[in-house]
Amino acid sequence: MSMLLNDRKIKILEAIINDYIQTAEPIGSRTIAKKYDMGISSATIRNEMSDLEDMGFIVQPHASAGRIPTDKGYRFFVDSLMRRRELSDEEAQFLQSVIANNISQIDYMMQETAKAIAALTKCATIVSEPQVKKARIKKVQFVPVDERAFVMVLVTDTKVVKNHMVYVDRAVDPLALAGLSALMDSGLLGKSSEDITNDFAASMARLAGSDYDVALAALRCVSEVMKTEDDIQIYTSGIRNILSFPEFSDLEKAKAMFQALEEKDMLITLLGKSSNDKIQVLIGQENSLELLYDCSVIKASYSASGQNFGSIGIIGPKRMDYSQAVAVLGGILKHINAVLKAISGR
Amino acid sequence: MSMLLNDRKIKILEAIINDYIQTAEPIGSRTIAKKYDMGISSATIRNEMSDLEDMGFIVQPHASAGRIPTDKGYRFFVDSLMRRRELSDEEAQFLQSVIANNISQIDYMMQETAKAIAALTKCATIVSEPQVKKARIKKVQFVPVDERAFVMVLVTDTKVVKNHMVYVDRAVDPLALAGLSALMDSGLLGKSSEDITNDFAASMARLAGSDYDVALAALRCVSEVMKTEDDIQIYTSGIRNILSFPEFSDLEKAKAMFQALEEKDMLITLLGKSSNDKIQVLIGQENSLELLYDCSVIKASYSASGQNFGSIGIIGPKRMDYSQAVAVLGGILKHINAVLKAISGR
DNA sequence: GTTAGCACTCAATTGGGGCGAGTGCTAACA
DNA sequence: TGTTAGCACTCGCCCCAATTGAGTGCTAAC
Repeated sequence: MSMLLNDRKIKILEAIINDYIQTAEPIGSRTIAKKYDMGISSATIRNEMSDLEDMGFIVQPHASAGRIPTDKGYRFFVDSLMRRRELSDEEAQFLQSVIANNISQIDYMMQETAKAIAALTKCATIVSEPQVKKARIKKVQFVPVDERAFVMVLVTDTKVVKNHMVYVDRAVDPLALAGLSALMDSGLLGKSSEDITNDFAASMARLAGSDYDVALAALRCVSEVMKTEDDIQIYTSGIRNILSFPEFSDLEKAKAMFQALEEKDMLITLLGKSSNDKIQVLIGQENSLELLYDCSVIKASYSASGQNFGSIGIIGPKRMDYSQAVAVLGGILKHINAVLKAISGR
Repeated sequence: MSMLLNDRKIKILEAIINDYIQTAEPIGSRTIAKKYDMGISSATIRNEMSDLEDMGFIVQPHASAGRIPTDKGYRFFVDSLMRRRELSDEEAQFLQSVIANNISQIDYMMQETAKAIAALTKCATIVSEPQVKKARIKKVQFVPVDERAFVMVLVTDTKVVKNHMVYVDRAVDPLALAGLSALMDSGLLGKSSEDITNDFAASMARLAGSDYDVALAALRCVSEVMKTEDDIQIYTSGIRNILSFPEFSDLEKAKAMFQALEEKDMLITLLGKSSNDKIQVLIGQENSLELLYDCSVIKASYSASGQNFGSIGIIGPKRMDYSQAVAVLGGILKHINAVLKAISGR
């Protein structure tokens, strides 16, 4: 009754998981004995498998069927068994070119990143734009549109550009607005979202003298844009790939997936707070969305000098190709981090 | 052998289509006789149905099944039979509020419009942002970011705001850039995409004197932003609704739908050129995407003073509730057109 | 500790029979 | 001449029983 994961058990477990990842079919003792010749009989494998089931690594979907991995099984696989795969030359070059071709516009870069990952991994991919919340203000400028409206343009040190229309209830002279713009710009340089308190806004607005009201409206807009998490852009790609996995031919499951992936709030929750910049593998119920309990999520944040800016998530079935996904994610992160570092100068 | 659509045939056809829209099941002569009492026997209905089949309005999916409408049947239904439905008070008020709550930002308005339509019709909905291509320039301003980069901010008369990063290969003084910005702004006011030819750009850039190169780069960027159709934002919503329709429980069909709806190019093709501002109903193969031949598309453009700016499309199964979709689309169009007219002042 | 052998389980497949919704045709009727 | 009742026929669908086959657990022997 050796309830320890000895070498042989591990080999068998690995065979089961690898096979299941490939075929999506439960696998039995005889099949293992034939396919992976380990010099032991199916009966012996049966005994070992029984132990593995007792230990919670595998489970029978029904009697008289083979075994499939449990979440715990996948967890062990990912933590201890999986060989870290290197990217192939083509894959690496493809990712490289995607980033290189889109350096000038951060938003395109993120969209194309999502597309590229989805194409390589055949999984659904979501990418969040660098959060302005975490960034510092590089430039603020007000662009007059008509008498009572102007666009507040904000550029962060991560070169994310945000704009928002501001309406005021009296006519504002363009020249006065330009002066105000310069004033606010210099006052806001280098500030991050938490710096812009109500008090700070009020005291800054007072500098504007008779244009106090306009300044306050503008600052409120700046603060809102910097603080909201809702306004964050999230790019998705390859959601339809989900339908190609046999585990989602059950329409109810597929619907759950699509519901989660079509709602921004959900996606924001999903990407959530990745504490550090390691690549996280969340298997089954480990992720934060009940709708995605049948999936695995591989996610990571991109960052510059320890500060997280945004996140990337790859969503697939639990039997997804973890090693590839991790490799791809790692590869693209390296590039994005480099770009961000260069841009923000942090 | 009366091959004319007499009154009775029409009544039967209408019954078939209405029933099929509700139940998604083929419908037979006996059912019609019982459900809609028209004072004739099932045998007579059978004869009429046989004629209707010969005329191409209905078809049997297989022998010993009832009939379902063909594309031609739907076409006749939409053109001649369908009662134009009015929006219910709640529906009307809901649409009204969606627009009213999002007047200040055109992009939110479009996104929320898509959401609202999808919610009401239970169909997939796509909405394209007002095309800058069709708009006139209201304001152009360059916002310096660092020595060699600035953001070109462009506001159209439809209050769509676009921004694009411009990199130049030498340092540009912020003051000089501001002057340049003012110069370009005044020169570009009221211009539309076709006005900005290469010649025009060159002659305008010459006004910048020693900053000719910077001006040219900026103008090129303006021209690109104004001209590209790719950069158009397209908002989608309710794509997952598709999975709730029984006709798409065939995974292959569902996949086709998702493929079409996930690719921007496809969506642009689909919305295509709606020549006038009427609401178009495209049944089955009438639309321009082969992937959507199993669907119907209801689309229309929103416009101000005869100029189309963008489009809205509702995509559902061929047996969708056409009258509701048309009513909803008509309702929202009225509001959007009013907003656009007010904003652009055209 | 390993293995062969055997009894057992159970999902999936197969095939036949009946059901029912549907049609087309024909003959009779108004 | 149009309408209807009646009937034979078709065929998808459902249910059921039998069969198959992949898989297990247990036991006894090596």
